[in-house]
Amino acid sequence: MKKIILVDGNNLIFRSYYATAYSGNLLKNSKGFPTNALYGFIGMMHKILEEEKPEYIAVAFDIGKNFRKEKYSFYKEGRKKTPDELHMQEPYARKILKAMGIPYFELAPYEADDIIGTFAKMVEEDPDFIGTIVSSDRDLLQLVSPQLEMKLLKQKDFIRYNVENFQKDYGIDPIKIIDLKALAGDVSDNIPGVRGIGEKTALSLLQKYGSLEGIYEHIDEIKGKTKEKLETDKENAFMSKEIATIYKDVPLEVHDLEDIKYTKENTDELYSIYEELEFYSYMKGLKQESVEINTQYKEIHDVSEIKESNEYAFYLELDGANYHMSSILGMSLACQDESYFISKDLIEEVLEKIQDKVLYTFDWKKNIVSLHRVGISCPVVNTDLMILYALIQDGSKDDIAYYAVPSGYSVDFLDNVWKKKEGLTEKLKQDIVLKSRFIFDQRDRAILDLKRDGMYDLFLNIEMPLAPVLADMEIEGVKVDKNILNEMKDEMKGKIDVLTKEIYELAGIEFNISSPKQLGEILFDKLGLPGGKKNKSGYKTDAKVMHKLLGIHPIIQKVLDYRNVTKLYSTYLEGLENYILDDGKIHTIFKQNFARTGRLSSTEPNLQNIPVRDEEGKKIRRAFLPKNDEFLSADYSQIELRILAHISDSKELQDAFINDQDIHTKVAADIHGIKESEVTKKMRSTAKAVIFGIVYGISGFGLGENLEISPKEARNFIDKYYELYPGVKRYMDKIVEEAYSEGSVRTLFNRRRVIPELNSPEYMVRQAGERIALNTPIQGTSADIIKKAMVEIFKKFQEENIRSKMVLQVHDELIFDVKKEEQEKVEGIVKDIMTHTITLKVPLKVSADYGKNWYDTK
DNA sequence: TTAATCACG
DNA sequence: ACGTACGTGATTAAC
Repeated sequence: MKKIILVDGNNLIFRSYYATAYSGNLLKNSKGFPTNALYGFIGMMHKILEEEKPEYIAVAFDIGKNFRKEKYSFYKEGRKKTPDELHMQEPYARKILKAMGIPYFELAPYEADDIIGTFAKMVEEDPDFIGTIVSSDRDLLQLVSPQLEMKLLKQKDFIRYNVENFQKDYGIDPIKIIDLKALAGDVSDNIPGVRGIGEKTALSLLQKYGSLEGIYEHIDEIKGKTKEKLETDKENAFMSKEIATIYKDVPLEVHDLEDIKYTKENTDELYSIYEELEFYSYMKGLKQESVEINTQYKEIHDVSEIKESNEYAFYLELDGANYHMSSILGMSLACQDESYFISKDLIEEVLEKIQDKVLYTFDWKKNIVSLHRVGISCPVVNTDLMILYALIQDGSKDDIAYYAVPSGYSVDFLDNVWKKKEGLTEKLKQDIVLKSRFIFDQRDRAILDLKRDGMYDLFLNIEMPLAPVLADMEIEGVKVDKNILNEMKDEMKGKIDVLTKEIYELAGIEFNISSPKQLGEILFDKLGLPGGKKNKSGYKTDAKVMHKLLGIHPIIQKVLDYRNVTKLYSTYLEGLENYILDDGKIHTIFKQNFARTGRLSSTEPNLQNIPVRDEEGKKIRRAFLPKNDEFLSADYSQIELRILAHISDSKELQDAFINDQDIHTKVAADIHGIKESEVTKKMRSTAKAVIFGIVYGISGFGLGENLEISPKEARNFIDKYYELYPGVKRYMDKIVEEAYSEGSVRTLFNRRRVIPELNSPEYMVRQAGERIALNTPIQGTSADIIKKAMVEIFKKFQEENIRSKMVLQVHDELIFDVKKEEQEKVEGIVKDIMTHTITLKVPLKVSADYGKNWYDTK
């Protein structure tokens, strides 16, 4: 007997894509090309070859026009179009199959099903063959026969259907799947069937009458509603049957099944494709000399059992995501030939032993903070693989599993581990060990990649030294007075109650004011207010829309007030209170390399978005208190514009900063051709909006919307600006061009951001890519500069034995908790370092303010 | 889980 | 003709 496998290629690649697409970050290679679907697809193909050991194989794809759709436009209607990120991967699936020695077929206007059907027919005609169809699509079950079975893929496993067990499960012959679809329809393909008849009814009818035709022949024997439904939708039923029937005579250029013999792979070709996709684990699978991952380990009972080495990788595992509140489960250590599991009580001794060696880890900052909580000091780490990968891999993950698993280190993802709450199981111990093994095994390759990417200096001089600085800030935390928050809470609660009543009164009905959907319906349907713009879920009710309605109905102001107050209440008053730990302080977590531009971000809680623009909200800052004597806030004045002046080499802008002019006033004066003294407030703020817009790559339309002027007027402002500052325009053109040719842009410190959007077939997405290209060097350089300043300030504080503390960073601002007696010295150091950490063609300016709480600081 | 909204630079 | 400003995080509603 000859064994043949027929694979539904589209089905497999879709499944692979969606299996991982929902989890957030798509797997991509370092060039930003998405690879997640291919990764899974290859895995599935391997599995099929291994489990089925076929001598003959064919993979079928859909391509181009579709004859069912041509005839019936509703067919597969309502399906979301294939995401670009999946679409881009499809050609590679073909290449890979070719290199694997697996023939594939696609032919418009036929679907993959029809191609499989055509091969199925060929199998039926040759008694020497038996075969298996692989897909998760139940439609294909109609092809099951004595010679052909089907492996119906499920979420985790599969069901193998042959004629016998199909009949057992369904009570009908496999071919009757067609009649089943004719009656019950198919939601995913948008096949109508008979309205009101589902699978249950359809099956029992088919069991009784054999086929769709049989049912209608005996229609008089059927009673009640079912009969009515069948009669009403008879036409639909027969049409659905036609659609559901797989076509078996696709004119493929294959006349003999011998043409689809499985041949040997072309290893070199496959290797180079895997290399491009950066599928290192699959590459290893190809080469016989591949290094096996060593999963052996020793659990040590005494430090002396650890082999002497110059380099070690260590990995620390916690029992939760927030390391300010989680406990240590254990540690692992790896060197050249050995791996060790280190129980909690031995960690301190082990770290002491290896403290002078070259050390590697993943998330050094996490290690410092969580070890500090149990009184252990974490040694200096040379290479943090988490930071390194975030720099070179376009998108960062704080769970090492995201990096380890694709390389063949099969560890569980931490979300799952924590959800299970099983503590330190054998499997987890093995995983912990495997993680430091992974770090050690990958270290050279990772550093090499980093160097090739030109980011080694950035890594060594800024990012690595910054990790312990951030750790120190997180450990220090900020004191927050619960009582002040509680007083404000009571006050706000009162306001919310009053506003709620007033809004119900004005609306004439009680509803959930916090629901944009309900609010929209009240405002635009019930109250009939004008200008109801729609979004996906109903009317838009955001602040911009509401402001336009302000004079029209008194309810608008109340709703705006309500929004304001509830935001303060839940996000800030209630929200922050939950994060005050036993020491009376809030300890945020700074994400060092999550933001694509290089900026920090702050989570649990976010202390980078505490209200300041709105006076009412700003009062929250009164609850933030120094543990020493006062806060010092040092912020860069217009750092992004100064960077723009520098990198665009715009002499006009540079002169303005060199002469310490008020840049917005100057631009306003230039645009209007008047003296600076004649510039009105409005002119200045318009100029400010124009300047900001330029940095973001705004359009005339967008600026117009923002300033509530016509797009044409806005366009004029922008043109005028370009005329006055030709250097800026030149920069914008140049950086976009460069971004297209390189596929990425860089900051002044060489931080690279890949911009896959520029390769998109969609105009809009490419436009967005261009704006990213414009903005990233500016925002990113600013981030680099303040990060560098932080490292230097921290170092200087240590050298000078300063006990005042750097506690927060808010993108262009640093906040210090200052001892009175150190005030002058601290201010001197901070301002000096911030202004001089880099020399640009324009000066950097820093302003400093003090306060007895955060509110008073400025 | 996603969308809408709003807080910050 | 089309859609329209960069980078974040938290909360709520609704599926």
